[in-house]
Amino acid sequence: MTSDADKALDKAVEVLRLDRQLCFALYSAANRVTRLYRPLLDALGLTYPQYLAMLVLWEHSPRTVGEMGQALDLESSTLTPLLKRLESAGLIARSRDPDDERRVIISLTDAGDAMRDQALGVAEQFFCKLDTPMPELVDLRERLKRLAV
Amino acid sequence: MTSDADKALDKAVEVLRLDRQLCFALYSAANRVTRLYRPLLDALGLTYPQYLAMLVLWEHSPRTVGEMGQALDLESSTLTPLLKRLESAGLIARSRDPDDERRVIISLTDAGDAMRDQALGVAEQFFCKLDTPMPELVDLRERLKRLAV
DNA sequence: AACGATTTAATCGTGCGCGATATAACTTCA
DNA sequence: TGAAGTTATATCGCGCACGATTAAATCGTT
Repeated sequence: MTSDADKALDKAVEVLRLDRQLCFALYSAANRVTRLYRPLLDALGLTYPQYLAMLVLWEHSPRTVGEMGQALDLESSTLTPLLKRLESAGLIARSRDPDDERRVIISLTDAGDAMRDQALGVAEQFFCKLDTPMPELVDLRERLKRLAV
Repeated sequence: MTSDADKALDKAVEVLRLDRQLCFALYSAANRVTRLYRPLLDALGLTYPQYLAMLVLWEHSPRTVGEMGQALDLESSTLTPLLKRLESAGLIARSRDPDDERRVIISLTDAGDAMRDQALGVAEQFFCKLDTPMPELVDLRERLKRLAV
């Protein structure tokens, strides 16, 4: 005979199993992907979030800090120090918008612009490392975009 | 007429678009989920990675630091300080294994064990917040597990 | 028994990611 | 015009996440 308390415990054990948690699958996959990128980005002297910030600028430069924060879904408290590091690496320039002195405009330097070609190589090498068919990756990407928006 | 250099540039622009990057979709979704959990976990006084560590222990306790690292795919340099914080919160105990003094055994305290019931509530509230059908979540979870293993 | 190799955890430094807060610039509207 | 409210970025503190290194315990081989 099984008590109600035992049944509740069994339920908790089942529901809370790590391999049942979407949150852990997501957390863990994100960590793994960061680790996979690391050796590729080391060659460019970039961290993973710095690479994402550069992607935003390669798409369109110049952009304000706020626009970059919207694109990357990050706070200024994250972005400001990151951008300062990209600045001291010589990849971007930071300047106040003359039309609105509150805004800071981020623009690619020549060195930052030139890095785009190497980034293309990184993207290709990453795809090879994943060793997963493109349609599966596209499907996963679109499912992730829909999650918790 | 379009030069080869222009074509190469067009390719780079297309391939490197942020919305085409699986890595960004993953990074961004992971950040969003962490933000979604934060208010729920604040009620328990846990951070998101601490919650994951507790999931491991609720599944089976006691466990060594190494076993937890394998389950969570984390280095001791991440886990050791996190576990010390859980210890000072009174949720776990740390002791050396008498059979092998290199190992540190992590076990739930009564308070840590008691928190399991509240965690069940957190998991349910998170599911509600996501507002996504369970089969879609299960599918996404399994695809994430297969990624970059 | 002894010594080199391996295993286990801890420590340290760097770079996020964010909430809370601060500061300066702009806007509004009385 | 000028005081109050809003907006854009910066600063600070905390907790990860990891590579590199260290220290101690154990194992293996002779």
